[in-house]
Amino acid sequence: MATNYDVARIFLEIAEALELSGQDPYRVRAYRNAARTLLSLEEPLAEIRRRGELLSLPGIGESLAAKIAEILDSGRLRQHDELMEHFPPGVAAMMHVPGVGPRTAQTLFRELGLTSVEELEHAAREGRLRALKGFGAKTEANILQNIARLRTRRQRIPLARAYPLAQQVIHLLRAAAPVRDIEAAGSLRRMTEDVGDIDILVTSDDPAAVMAAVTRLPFVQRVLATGPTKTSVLSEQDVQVDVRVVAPENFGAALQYFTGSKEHNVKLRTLAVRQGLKLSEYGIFRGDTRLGGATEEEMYRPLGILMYPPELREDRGEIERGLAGVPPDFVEERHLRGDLHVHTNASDGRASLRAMVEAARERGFTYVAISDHSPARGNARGLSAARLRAQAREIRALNRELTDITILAASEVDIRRDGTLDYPDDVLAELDLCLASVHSAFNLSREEQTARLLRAIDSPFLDIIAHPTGRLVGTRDPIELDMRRVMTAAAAHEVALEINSWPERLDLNDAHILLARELGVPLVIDTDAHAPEHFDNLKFGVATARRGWATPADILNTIPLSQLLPRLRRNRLRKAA
DNA sequence: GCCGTTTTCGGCCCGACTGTTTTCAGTCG
Repeated sequence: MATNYDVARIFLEIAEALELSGQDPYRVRAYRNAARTLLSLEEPLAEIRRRGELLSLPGIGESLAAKIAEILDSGRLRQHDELMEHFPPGVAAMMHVPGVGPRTAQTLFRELGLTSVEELEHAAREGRLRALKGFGAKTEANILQNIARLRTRRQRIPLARAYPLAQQVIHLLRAAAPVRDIEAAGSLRRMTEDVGDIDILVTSDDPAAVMAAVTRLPFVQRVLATGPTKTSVLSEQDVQVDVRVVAPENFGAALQYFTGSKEHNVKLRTLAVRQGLKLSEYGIFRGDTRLGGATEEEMYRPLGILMYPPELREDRGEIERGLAGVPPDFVEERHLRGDLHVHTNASDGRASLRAMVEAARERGFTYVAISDHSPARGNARGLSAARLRAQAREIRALNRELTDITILAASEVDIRRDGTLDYPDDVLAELDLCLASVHSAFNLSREEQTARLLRAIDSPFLDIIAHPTGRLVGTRDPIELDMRRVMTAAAAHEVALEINSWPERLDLNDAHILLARELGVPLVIDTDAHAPEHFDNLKFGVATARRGWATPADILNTIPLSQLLPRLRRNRLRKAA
């Protein structure tokens, strides 16, 4: 049976082939929109079809519904087969080379018979491209360079790398040029887990000086383009950085526009057109009258739409809610009263108990759970039961000394391969709070891994599952899980799932958080700090929670300790009984 | 190919930069 992904891939290939054949771009877009819908579905298409609800999916009409049915029934689509005969997959692949779009790929295919990136590279090396109309030596050289770049570059840059680089650019430009406002836009501002490039917006009295300064940034490997308002450079680590200078009165318009997402903007502009308004990066207009654009709010207000924060702008319903006048009410850093996952140098942390608690206190937290590793984490100096008890005594002593923060004696206990926890129950019973997580056997089957977590959730002592999928963005895949089953069990047992703030983890991710809220699973946002400065990572966890539409009420550690402790105790008693 | 509190037909977001053009097409975001 064809999966949702299979159907989406066929639609995407059709879109590319139609683009190559010079078809109506809106028809092309219809296939891409449909693919996007399919990729976001929770449920198999076959189920939706069985219920006769294909037509209720956004972007699916009579024609595409019939094509989905054909693919589900036969595993293929005649239209797709025919298109692939006319345009071999390699021809579409040439469009992945930057600077080669559908028209160029079509010309290369028709005039030179090129059917793959390899053949394109060969032809460029032999100087055969410049014979074509509209091609020159420079185009040829660019294509070669871009093919080389395509081969070496990492497809997406994890937020963990992109965010610090963007901050660096901002600091360096402030120092090197007369910059007034400067802000990162793009997917970085929306805090997606990885980004394609870095977009920086600037206002300045001397745009030319800013553009020049960008080309001279210390990490610039190559200047890709530079004009009076936009400069694109490639960093040494192959990250593209785009810097745009805009007039101060347009800053809000540009920020809104370049923050996106593309889908959010398309919908917004479509609504604007219906109201006789026009949006661009230069403002919002009725005819020739400019209604605003200095701030982002000015871009939404004339449309009668409440502005939602950048993390929400993914066209997941935020525009409709803003239009209906429902104000945004999402979790912010200031709502968090405590951190429930913190390490010390007793296991693999870098700082002492006292130093970590002090850092948490300075941050404004009124409680903090110290959760070092259990014995199974030998390489992280996991605590024996005796050391864990000694730490608990140390915590009680410190609690008598400190007045404005309370320390919880906790542990991040390993979930063993079989789903049992890495301390005996009598030890777990002594803890104020118990987190558990998977640090081993990442490649069990979906069934085994699901059973493993379900068994852990059954433990009467478990309060929180930390970084539930174990994924590392761009490095390690999440463990295979039937997330819906795990979450249903977690909701039933009132076990919370963590949103881990490490930018490499962001685990749960936004899609899981949306599902957790739907299923009524309690959530916590933790830093998993291993050093005092790691509390700064909280912003990534909070942003991810917002991407999952989490409100303060969804997040357990927004409540005061006086409410949290009884809840933990009650839960433990209920589960033991 | 989709879609509708302007429309069941005629819309579907818009501007900057590049290269090769002597006025603009193609690509990108």
